[in-house]
Amino acid sequence: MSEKRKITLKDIAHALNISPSTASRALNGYHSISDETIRQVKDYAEKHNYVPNALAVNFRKNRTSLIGLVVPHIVHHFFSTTISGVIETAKKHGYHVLVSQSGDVKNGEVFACKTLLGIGVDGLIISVSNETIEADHLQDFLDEGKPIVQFDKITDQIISPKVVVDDFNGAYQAVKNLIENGYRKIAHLSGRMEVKNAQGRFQGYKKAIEDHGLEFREEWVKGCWDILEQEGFDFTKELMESPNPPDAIFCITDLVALGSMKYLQSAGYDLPSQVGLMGFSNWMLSEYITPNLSSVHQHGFEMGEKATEILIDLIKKHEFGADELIELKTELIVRQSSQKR
Amino acid sequence: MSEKRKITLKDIAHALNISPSTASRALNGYHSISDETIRQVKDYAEKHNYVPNALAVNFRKNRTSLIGLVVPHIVHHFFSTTISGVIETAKKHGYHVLVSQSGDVKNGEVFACKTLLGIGVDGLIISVSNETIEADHLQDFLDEGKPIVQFDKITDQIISPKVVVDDFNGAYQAVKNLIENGYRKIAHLSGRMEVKNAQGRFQGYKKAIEDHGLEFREEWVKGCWDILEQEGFDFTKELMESPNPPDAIFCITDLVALGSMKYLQSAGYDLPSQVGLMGFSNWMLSEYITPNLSSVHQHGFEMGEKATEILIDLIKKHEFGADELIELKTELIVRQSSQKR
DNA sequence: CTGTTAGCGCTTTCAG
DNA sequence: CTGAAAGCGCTAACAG
Repeated sequence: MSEKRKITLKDIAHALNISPSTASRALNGYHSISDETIRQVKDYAEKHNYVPNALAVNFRKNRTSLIGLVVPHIVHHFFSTTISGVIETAKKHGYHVLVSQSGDVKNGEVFACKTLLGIGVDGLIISVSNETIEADHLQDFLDEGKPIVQFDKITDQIISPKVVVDDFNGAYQAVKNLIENGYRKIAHLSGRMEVKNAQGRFQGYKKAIEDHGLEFREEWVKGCWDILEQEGFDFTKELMESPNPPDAIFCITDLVALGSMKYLQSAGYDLPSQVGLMGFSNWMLSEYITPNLSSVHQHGFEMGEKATEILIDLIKKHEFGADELIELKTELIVRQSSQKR
Repeated sequence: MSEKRKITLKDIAHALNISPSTASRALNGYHSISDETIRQVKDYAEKHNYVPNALAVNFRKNRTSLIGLVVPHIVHHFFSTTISGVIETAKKHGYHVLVSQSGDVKNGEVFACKTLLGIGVDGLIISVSNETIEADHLQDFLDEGKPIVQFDKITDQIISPKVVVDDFNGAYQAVKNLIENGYRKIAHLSGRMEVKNAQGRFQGYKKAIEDHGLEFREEWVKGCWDILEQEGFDFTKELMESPNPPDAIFCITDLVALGSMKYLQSAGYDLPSQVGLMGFSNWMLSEYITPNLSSVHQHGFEMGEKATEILIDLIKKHEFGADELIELKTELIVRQSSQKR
């Protein structure tokens, strides 16, 4: 296997009888070089299709133009969407992305971070795992002068900008929609209250209920531990078989809503006339099932985009950024499942 | 923003009164170094948590330990699965992955490849776009001595190993299953015959029909141009309203099968007792809809894994590999939609 | 406007 | 078993 030998700056300089530094300056558009020289160098470079050795440049400048991205899972509609946003935005700014998955466990995350740091990424974008309580592995980046931006699943253990979805408002709008469609007894299948998203969605649900003069009942709120379809099924059964069953259910996630829907249909309830249903996250699924599931769309691509813009800005300014929380607006997608009539 | 200064090989050497080369050799496990020295160096390195400067090492060795991955779309269940397989496998071998998407258009693909080549990846894994007829941008890699492995969507324009799914057998098994479940008049919603996958699935379908002594009818085969849900709906309507309607439909894709299912349900057919349905690709969806859709699973993770193993092997051996086709087995996932009884 | 010099951190001959 | 020295390709003082 034989490779074309690549031409170097030195070769250009030699051929043109100038010094390598002059050639370098000519190519990189310094103003203190005669137009004539610049023309010559550029011509020669073009003709011999000179490509600067990225390795050498990076080594010299001590930067890689690489940014690390760590998510719990790659095979996941929301995260793959954010990954796409990060990659496309990075591309626009001349950066490239190394994607890793933590598997949503601490060890995986630590390993990914250590690796990324070893490679020498210029900065990190991360959505932390459920198990991330302590964050030394993140602090390491800051200690080496590399900024971090967190998104979606965040921890307060380090100081960094954080991009999240406005769960509170998203939930509020979702429940408001159910109310406006005539539902009055709205239950909520929520998640673990330690998780910020679950907390925010619950608060939005509660506020919407109260603002509209409806009754808030503890027993209409069920906490899904693992956010599974089965949990949706089981809790819905529980709710509907209780003495005071709800007439609508707001689910923390589309998957839970699916489980809920399956129970309701299996038990003979008509959707959405008898029971209304609302999901969250607008998983692809929601537009394919029958009846279509109303849901709250979290702009994943824009989230990746935003996080990346902040990070690259910090890298360029050689700063860490404030410990701020940027909340992105959600979008209510009204489909059949929440429209009583 | 202040950074901890990182310790270098020279520092270690200086502290231990040895030369940098000895330190280097000690750390990299050369045998011509006394155990004593090795111990000392390793100890010191550990204590001061020395991390080799990856940039310098790569520069020196003229390799990046980076591999490029180009897929049509990142936000796509099958592709994100393969991406995951590539990343995990690369990790195991000490490589890292730069993921790009072509958007399934030629321009995007060319841009991604040029960028990746510029960064200096050690090799490329690619699933080409629908528009890729000519492949100079891929040849460029080979010309620079960087191996390529293709997967799923492949082109014959360059010589390289190719990892694909065994569409023929997958389709054959799928149709055989329908037959074994008592269906006799099996239609096929296929794709464009220029696309290899569509071709293979069609052939498998036809062979299974013929092998079991069933009748092959041209009018039971419909070509979906864009592989859309709507096409599944429309063609199924056409089929069922024809004078000789089928009693089962094998769809080129789960999405098409979903459209098919929607039409059948809306027209009052009972599934699977009146009409059997079989998809392909085992999209997540298939296990959530009612009735669950039988489908052919393409091991995406294993596909990424296989492609990566081949590539890394080639990189290490400094070879390009033969122009061979590796066909991965599919797996029939039997759910409700294909079980008549 | 341009050349000289030095060096980024590491590995690898070549000599002992 | 170890050290000295050179150099990967590029850029950035510094000096004219």
